[in-house]
Amino acid sequence: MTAERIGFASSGNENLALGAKLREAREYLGLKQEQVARHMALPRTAVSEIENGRRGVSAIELTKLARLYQRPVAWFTGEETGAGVPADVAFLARTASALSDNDRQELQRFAEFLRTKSKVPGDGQS
Amino acid sequence: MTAERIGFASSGNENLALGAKLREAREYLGLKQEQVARHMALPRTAVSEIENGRRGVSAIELTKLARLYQRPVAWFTGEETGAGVPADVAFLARTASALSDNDRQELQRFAEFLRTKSKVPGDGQS
DNA sequence: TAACTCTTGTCGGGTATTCCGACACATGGT
DNA sequence: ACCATGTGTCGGAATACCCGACAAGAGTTA
Repeated sequence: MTAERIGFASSGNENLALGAKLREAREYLGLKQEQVARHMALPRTAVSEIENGRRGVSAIELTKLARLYQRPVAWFTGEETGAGVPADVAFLARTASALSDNDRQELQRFAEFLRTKSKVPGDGQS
Repeated sequence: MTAERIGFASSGNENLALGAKLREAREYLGLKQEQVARHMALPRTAVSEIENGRRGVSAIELTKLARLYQRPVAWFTGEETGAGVPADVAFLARTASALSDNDRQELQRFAEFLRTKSKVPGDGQS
């Protein structure tokens, strides 16, 4: 026993969540693990293990990854922003602010569509 | 050679800056390294080494420390916030928002005083 | 189906970083 | 001088990470 320091310790769960978000951000940009690995000067397998929650991520690594993925660090840590707004909402707001009026309207309609849909019980998922 | 993974790697410098900020935040609250260590379930010496830049900090550790120190993670990473405002400015804004109107006015006057002073030729640098 | 490509997941041995107690160095108070 | 408190540092043991090699899964082509 006593087999954990950074990879599993009190964080067991949290590394999984962090890895999932890192993967989501990477795939959103269409990047391969290998590209990220080169950018970070890391072995390719490390990226894989990170995204699967089997390897910890240092604060500095996370900062660099956040820059690469063009998201605030808070989006990955899940913390709340200054105003008490969840980080992901703040990030959405920033993204939306860069859109044209038309695109923003469309985004709004889609958001409302999702809201409506979530209220309906049945429906097949994915 | 090649003696680095998380503690010194490409970050050599950055861990020093991060450690300094962590120390500043801790001392601002008047906490002892031992208290932080207990809160983090870490050896007391680890906190010392972190603050001196001789030990890396995991992303999850930083998240917990940020909560403990009551500051946004971005304040430690030095990244920019959603609006493009430096994190420390955002933090100042959040702090100021908790002040009374009078105190905020005074803070504002002091800020303007500092700005004016920096414009004057004589005077010390930065 | 077989064979090839591309991307990602996993294993094993070697190595670096961290853990953890013990001790040293301040500083402050009696 | 003697404690007490808070922090820095050393040394060996524990372990997380590096890194190449190989396997699994999905697409493609014939």
